[in-house]
Amino acid sequence: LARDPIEQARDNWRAKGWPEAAPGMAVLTSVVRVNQIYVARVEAILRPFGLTFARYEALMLLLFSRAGRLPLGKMGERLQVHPASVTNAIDRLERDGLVQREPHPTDGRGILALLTPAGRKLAEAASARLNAEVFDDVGLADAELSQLFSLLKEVRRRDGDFS
Amino acid sequence: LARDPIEQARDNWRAKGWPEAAPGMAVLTSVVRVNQIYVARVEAILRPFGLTFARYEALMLLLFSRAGRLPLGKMGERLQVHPASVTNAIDRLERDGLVQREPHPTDGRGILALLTPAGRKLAEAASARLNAEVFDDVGLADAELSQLFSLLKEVRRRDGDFS
DNA sequence: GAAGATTGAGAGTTCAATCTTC
DNA sequence: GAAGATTGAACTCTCAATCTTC
Repeated sequence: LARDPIEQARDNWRAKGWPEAAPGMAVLTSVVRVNQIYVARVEAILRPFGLTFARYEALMLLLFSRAGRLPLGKMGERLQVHPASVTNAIDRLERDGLVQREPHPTDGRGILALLTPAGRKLAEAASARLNAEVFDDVGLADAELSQLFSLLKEVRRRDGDFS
Repeated sequence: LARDPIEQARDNWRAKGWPEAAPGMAVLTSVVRVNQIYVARVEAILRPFGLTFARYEALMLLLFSRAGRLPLGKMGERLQVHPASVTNAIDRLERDGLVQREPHPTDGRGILALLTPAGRKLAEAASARLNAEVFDDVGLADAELSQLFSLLKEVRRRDGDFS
């Protein structure tokens, strides 16, 4: 627990003769590590609710949608995950009575996921806990938070996620 | 692909009556999304080498260690993963002839992982490709890179990873 | 033929339990 | 009794193949 392991890796990169790639390596590794930290915090809070991060995200997507229902394909697109992952997540949420499947009204191929009252209730309760225990303090002051958000947004924009 | 989905979520959070938690939620979600983007890029490059990100990280840890060998426990600690994950990764690397297990010289319980010449060669080759295809351009200018690194470092420091 | 969803296989992670050695 | 490593079970993700409907 002495020096920053990522700065150590960055020095190793330079010593190895890869100085141009060193800053990018250090940033990418940092993102991976901070993601690990954040996800661990979130999942620790969600575990007592019987939820994983992926399933929580699915619930919130439904909570914020008009009428509390969305096509499964749309959900996979928004969450950037494989269709099979959506099927799996909805399977589990349906088994737990938090979501219900419905036929798509106009497209016979499609399936809608519909939030049940229990699902809505759990989504709100889990969010309240997450807000208090995690989101209220992610480890930075307000000014730094907005800076960090802007930098990450630029990376996302260049990846073509929105814009 | 119109507006930023995370900014939309942040607005939803505020409308829901959780304005203090909105910025933290947006930053955490951004980190998760950028991690997803970066990991996908890295794994696409590593696939032809027969490596995953986790196994690549293990190889690099050995490459930068004195004598190219480390106790398995130490590796799990540095990579912040479960002991079972280390066992699994080393199993696969050993099966592929990239690493070899050795008894710990002084502690009969311990096992060392030792980089083979093939492992060293593959680690260098994969790194060269990663440098050229990913690390050289992670989607930000130099000044922004160093800013982003500092902000993420603060989060890691507060988590007690080093310092 | 293409799109939406599901299925089964393969890989990776975590957890609890176990075994050996300190 | 505690620490290092391994094993098997449970879960999740991705991929390829399949089925139905457009």
